[in-house]
Amino acid sequence: MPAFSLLSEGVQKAIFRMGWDELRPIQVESIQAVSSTTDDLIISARTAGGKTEAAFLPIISELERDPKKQAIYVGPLKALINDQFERLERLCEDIGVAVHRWHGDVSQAAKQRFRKNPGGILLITPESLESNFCNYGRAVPDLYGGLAFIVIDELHVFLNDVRGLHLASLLARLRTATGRNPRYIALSATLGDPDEARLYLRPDNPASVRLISDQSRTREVRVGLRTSLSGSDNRLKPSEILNLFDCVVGEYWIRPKPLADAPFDSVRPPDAVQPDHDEEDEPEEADDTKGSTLDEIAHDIASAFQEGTNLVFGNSRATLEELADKLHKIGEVQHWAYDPFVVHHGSISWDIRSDVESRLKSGRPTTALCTSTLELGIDIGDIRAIGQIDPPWSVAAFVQRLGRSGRKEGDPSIMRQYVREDAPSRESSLTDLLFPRLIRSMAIVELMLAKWLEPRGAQRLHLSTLVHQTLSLLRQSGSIPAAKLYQTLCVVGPFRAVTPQIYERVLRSLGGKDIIEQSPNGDMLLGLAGEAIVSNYQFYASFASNEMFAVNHAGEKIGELLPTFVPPKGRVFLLAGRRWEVLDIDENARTVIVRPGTKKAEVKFPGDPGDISTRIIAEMRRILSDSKFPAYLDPGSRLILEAARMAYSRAGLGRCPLLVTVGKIRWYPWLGTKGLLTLHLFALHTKMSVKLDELSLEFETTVEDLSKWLEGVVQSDVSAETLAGLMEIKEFERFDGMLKDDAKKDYYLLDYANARDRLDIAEAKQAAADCLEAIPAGSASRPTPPPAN
DNA sequence: GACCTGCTGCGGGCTG
Repeated sequence: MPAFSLLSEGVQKAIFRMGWDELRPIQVESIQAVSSTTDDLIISARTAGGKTEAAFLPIISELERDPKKQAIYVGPLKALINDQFERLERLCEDIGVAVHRWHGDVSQAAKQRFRKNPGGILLITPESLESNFCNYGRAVPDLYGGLAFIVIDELHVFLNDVRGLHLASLLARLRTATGRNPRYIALSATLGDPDEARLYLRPDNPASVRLISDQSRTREVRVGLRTSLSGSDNRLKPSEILNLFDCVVGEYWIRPKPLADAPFDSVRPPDAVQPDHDEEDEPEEADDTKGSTLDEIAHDIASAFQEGTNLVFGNSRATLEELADKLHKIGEVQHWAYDPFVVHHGSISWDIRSDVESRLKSGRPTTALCTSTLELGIDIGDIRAIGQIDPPWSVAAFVQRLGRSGRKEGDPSIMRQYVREDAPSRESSLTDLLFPRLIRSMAIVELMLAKWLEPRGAQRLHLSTLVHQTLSLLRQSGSIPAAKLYQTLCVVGPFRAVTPQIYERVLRSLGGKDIIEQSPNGDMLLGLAGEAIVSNYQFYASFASNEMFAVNHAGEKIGELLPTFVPPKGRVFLLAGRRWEVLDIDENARTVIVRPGTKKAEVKFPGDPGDISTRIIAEMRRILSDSKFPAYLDPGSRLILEAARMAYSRAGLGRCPLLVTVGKIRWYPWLGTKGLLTLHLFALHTKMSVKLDELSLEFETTVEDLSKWLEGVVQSDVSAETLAGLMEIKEFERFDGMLKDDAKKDYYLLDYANARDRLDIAEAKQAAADCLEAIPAGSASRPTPPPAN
């Protein structure tokens, strides 16, 4: 049967009313799957590919035919919910299917309307769904009594995240509370391994989840990469880098290879986006920016992103604020009639951010310098090109960002990547000479082309989120036997990596802090401290947040600052792309009063440690041992890649991952964050002196002793918990503090969780075994230097 | 050498 005729009468009329000529292939497939099977669905298509309608056309049809049925839509952002709410309201206008939304900005009255008359479609955040369990726990079976469909938008956002496990737990509790088994329809733009998404939705029956993906549209991708070298006054020109190997020859036995001296701009590879660079047009800069790499990047961005609507992503808020400051200054010097550059990130007030979003939609030339705030699918119109400062942390982020451009049919996706590297000097380490940021940028592009994305950490324990859900379930049900808690959260729910023994320890830890207690009949209930935690409205989120100071100018909020970075009165800082002078600080109201400033400004925001996959590091190694030059490199980057490869091969890293110098050995195990940390902890455990950089470990020892140590690592039977016990920082997530006892120095649960979630013993041992194999038998502590050319 | 997300219920006072 044709898909259109499977839709209800009201939906068919709505499609005519909206003037849609035809259904897209994913919509046809989805309508047929929903109508004629009982499968769950994952609909994978790029942003603006018609995913929402693919899910909701058949759902609304079912709701129109059977008004007792209900659907909920869970979205990660309030803004996304508001977008979708308007689309669905228009669709349902004459059909008689109610559309509700529930999030923090929705009025009490609207929420009350849904509570009095539940039904139709409800659009909600995970946190608001949590608030339903906490505040209307007993009414949940009535509120969701007709639940037939659960739509999850931007599924990829939830897959590898604390918030995703929270959502999975809420949905399992919803099934338990209502006794219903609604169908899942998940929407996603960037999906790595579909099986992981299937497992997330239906851990007991992943095969029942059908994948519908949009194969029809392939898109041209244009990527260009340019590297800028830091080191203000005496920095080397790229063409001089190769001569540098003379300088370090004493330590590293690296000698220059004869190479035709290629000036920066002489070669333009075809099919790549080439950043234009006109040194002569550059205006004189004030002293505080002279020679900075970001300055060089700002000049390229000033010309390349002057026209159209664009996004430039950076890895930190501070970088983007500095970049905006430089761009505004360039605008002043060049007397621009119009400055298209604006800033958008999580420490800027909601008002200013929504102004930026409207400017992006307005069609006036606008380039937003942004963090991941503009990565998700909220509607900001057609984006011409994307910029990226420094390599992103993951392939997934790169793909998501690139996908924001070229939304119109036939437009290419365009990405200009700028990489900042340290110019080499006599103090450079071998790691510096491998130019790891450039190589990592390339690795990310190559993995994107190979269609690889980071897998989700499916085996993680997520004890912090388990604590959160335990408290919420106790709030919902009053008192409940411990076995029932375990059954609901860890057997039916998603915390399946948690054993009964570990859960018992979690409960004991909470009991020791009066967060929970046991009634005479053995049931668990909230203690005094627990009641206080759960009755605060800030309880609903599963993730932690920073306490911040508000920044106000003339009664309007500009944004937020870290309490530890509130500059004293009279000082100037950057926020929302402007300079602000501190007039007054109100400690009680946690507010900084400011006026526009002019002096040199400073900037700082909060941060967390990064995490890089071993697959990316492995790809970096492949690139270093390869001899091809991808077309997306600009001539300077080609030269730096050539230098990095020379350093790699002259150091003999292709044959043996060790670099031996007098009294020191540097080991490149080619592992990501987890593996490198594990090796570091092995060294701490055996009192082996070691220093770490982003790629290598440096030991002060001889080859003989290191070989013995590596053998010890390979054969070690030390437990991962013992190694995790040596971690200086043990708490990472919101409720981790409840899992330890400082007085008794009992950190077992945190060590147990960190051992599973943050270390990789097998990977570390394998790297040690591989290294042993690569060390030539009977080698001396100083290998023979390679012959000179 | 990081980034982002989210948030109640109730009572008092005011307006039409």
